Amino acid sequence: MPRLFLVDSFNFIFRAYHARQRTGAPPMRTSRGSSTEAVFIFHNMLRKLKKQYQPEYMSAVFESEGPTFRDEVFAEYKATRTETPTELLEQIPVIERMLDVLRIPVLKTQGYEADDVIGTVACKAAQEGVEVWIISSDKDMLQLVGDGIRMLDPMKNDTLYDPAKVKEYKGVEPGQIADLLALVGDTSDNIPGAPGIGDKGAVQLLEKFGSVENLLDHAAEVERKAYRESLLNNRDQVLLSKRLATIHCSAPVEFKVEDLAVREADVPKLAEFYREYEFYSFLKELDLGVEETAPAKDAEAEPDSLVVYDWKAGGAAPSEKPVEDVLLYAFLVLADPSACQITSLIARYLERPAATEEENLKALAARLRPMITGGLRKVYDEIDLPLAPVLARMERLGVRIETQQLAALSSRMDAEIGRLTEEIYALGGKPFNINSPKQLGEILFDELKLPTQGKTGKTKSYSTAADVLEALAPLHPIVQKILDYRQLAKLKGTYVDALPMLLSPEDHRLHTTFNAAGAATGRLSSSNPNLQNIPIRTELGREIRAAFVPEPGWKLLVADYSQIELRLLAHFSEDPVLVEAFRNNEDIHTRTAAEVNGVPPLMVTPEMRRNAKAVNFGIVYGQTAFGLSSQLGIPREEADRYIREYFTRYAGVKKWIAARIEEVRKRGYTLTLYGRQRPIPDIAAKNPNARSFAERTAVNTPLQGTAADLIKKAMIQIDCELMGRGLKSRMLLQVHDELIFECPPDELAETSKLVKQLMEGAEKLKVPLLAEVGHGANWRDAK
DNA sequence: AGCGCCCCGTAC
DNA sequence: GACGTACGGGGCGCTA
Repeated sequence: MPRLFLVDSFNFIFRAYHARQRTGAPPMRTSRGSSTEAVFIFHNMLRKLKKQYQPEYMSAVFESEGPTFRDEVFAEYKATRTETPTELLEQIPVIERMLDVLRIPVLKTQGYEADDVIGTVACKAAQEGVEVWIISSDKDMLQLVGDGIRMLDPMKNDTLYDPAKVKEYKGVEPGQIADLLALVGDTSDNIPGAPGIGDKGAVQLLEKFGSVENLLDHAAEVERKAYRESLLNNRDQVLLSKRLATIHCSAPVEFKVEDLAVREADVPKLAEFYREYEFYSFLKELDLGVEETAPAKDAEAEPDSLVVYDWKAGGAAPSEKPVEDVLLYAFLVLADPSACQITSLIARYLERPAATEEENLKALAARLRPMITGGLRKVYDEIDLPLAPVLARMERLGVRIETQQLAALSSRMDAEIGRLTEEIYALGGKPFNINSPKQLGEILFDELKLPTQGKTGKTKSYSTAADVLEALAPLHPIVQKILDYRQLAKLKGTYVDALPMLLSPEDHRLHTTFNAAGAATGRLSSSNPNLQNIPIRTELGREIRAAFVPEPGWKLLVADYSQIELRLLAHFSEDPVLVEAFRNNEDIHTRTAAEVNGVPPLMVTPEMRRNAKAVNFGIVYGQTAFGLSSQLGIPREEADRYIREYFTRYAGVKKWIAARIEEVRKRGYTLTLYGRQRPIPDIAAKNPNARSFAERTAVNTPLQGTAADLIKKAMIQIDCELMGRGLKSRMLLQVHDELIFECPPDELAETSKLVKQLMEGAEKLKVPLLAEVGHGANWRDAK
């Protein structure tokens, strides 16, 4: 079906102009002093629309000068608007000339606003079988969305609205948007609305009564007093508001769809225009288009590559094109997720921001490219860049979850939370907000006089953290109930109730965002929702995990690296005991317990193994005796002895740790196996706390970061292999040392084998890598 | 009302 | 102060 794009021109010209104002950048002018800000931005938007979507028909719609019927019915209509700045006004004729040379037809009608012209043209064209896309970021326009009419919002990442999307966004049908505005009002258009009724209230009222007219007729039945009275007192004002907010589809617009066909620009005139307004970058492109055989201009030319910042917009870029990803460049240089926002990068690396996003990216790429050399270039070329399209595919695929199961879980938890709440109030002597650590602390420590073992922190409130409460549990029955309450409230709020709300309406699956620059070590992070912290440790938590399911009839396949960080520690340190243990595929915690306690492995008790396990974890994180003692609930001296004994038995580890700290002192940064770097400036800090922290980071980052690099390499190969073999199995999630796939049953054996091989073969180390693979009907049972 | 910080808890 | 890397929910105080 052919498409007609109707561009809400002023909407963008205004927004573009003001957005740029807000950045504080100096206004864009030609050398002769004429403002070209709005011209330039509007030009770029039209150009992008044409190029990206290639519509058959297109028109730029404008307001007419002078009053419209809305000004007649309501003198104050749009009265809150400030005068258009002359700087912007003087660009309008330039824009008209630009549209002329671009051969984009303009539509406007005396006495009507652009909204009404767009409404009229859209309705007619849709009736004639043309698919209409309204290009606007004005929410009023959503009322026009319907059969054959959609709205594209370029300011909102090219969101495309159909009726379902409108409903999802605003909570009402497109046909009720004017009703919604009539109730809520609109300060920018000075539409009064019904005072006291906001977005939430209006949606509820419209859900029940359908339209404003029907609502007013039944105003007396409205339950909430404030709403009822507002409606009864402001009947005429609400009706007027609706008239103002309603877009008219019967303006006297003269047009034929054929006249709006997209044509090639008038190139000679366009070149002249570009020259006159000094849009030299576009002028250059135009020239290249004409002289196809033009030789490369200079040997220093940057590679002709597509520069991107993330892989979301417009889907993933094809991997064959040369691609430069500015985010990945910056992250490799800085290794600091918080410093990699595009605005921070512009501030850090550019003298002044360029006019368009595209130019900013090109400039940033030019600045950062020379910094990506040696090991960093290898990491970029072989790991981070090829991973990007893999992550994009995983995000787009999403994962299925069983909402029914979560809903059932939710009501069970609700009942239990209700019971616990009552019991806690009774034991505490009065109702209070259990979620408030402050109020909870007052009840436990002031009212019930329990010993305050967690000291008063910087906010001079008692700690009510779980480990503090665990210790108090034997002293008073309220404490265990609070712990139970906390667990239920946490799991319900964070997962059981939150996840279903994030399901995509399109495919009913859950789509996370994997942030490739999310963790300073090089790990990924996951957000919206975070699928890297789905519970597993408690029975209740595992029930949540069980709600993650494959396609019906398929299986979930889970593969995780066994002890990857300790294996890397063995590889790096070449500690003979550690290396031997892994080469023999021993249980590492049992082996450590045997070493530290000086007993044969067969004599290791469960408690000894538990303690050794804590030490093994602690080593990787740079744990202190203090930390270990509080973790295990043993005296500090004992923890101290344990750690000392560990380093005696694993002297290679001790040496390696010291070498890492020394290395960072010398070079200022730490390195992974593949050459990813992380600057650690605090290694020389005066503050002993900051310095200790830096030292722990210097030890942990090569382990955590190398593990991250390894699984990324495996992911790239697995993705490639699955596609190469034409398998339907697909990789869905990554949780640091674990990959989750969904597989048709007949591919289970092949995919399992392939995944295990590629994970274990990701690198040849001095100890073997081990990946354990399991499958099941859901994520819980796949382990 | 919106923002940012804090506390707390989930994962690896 | 004391164990590395994340994300997110709820409370709460500050600001407008």
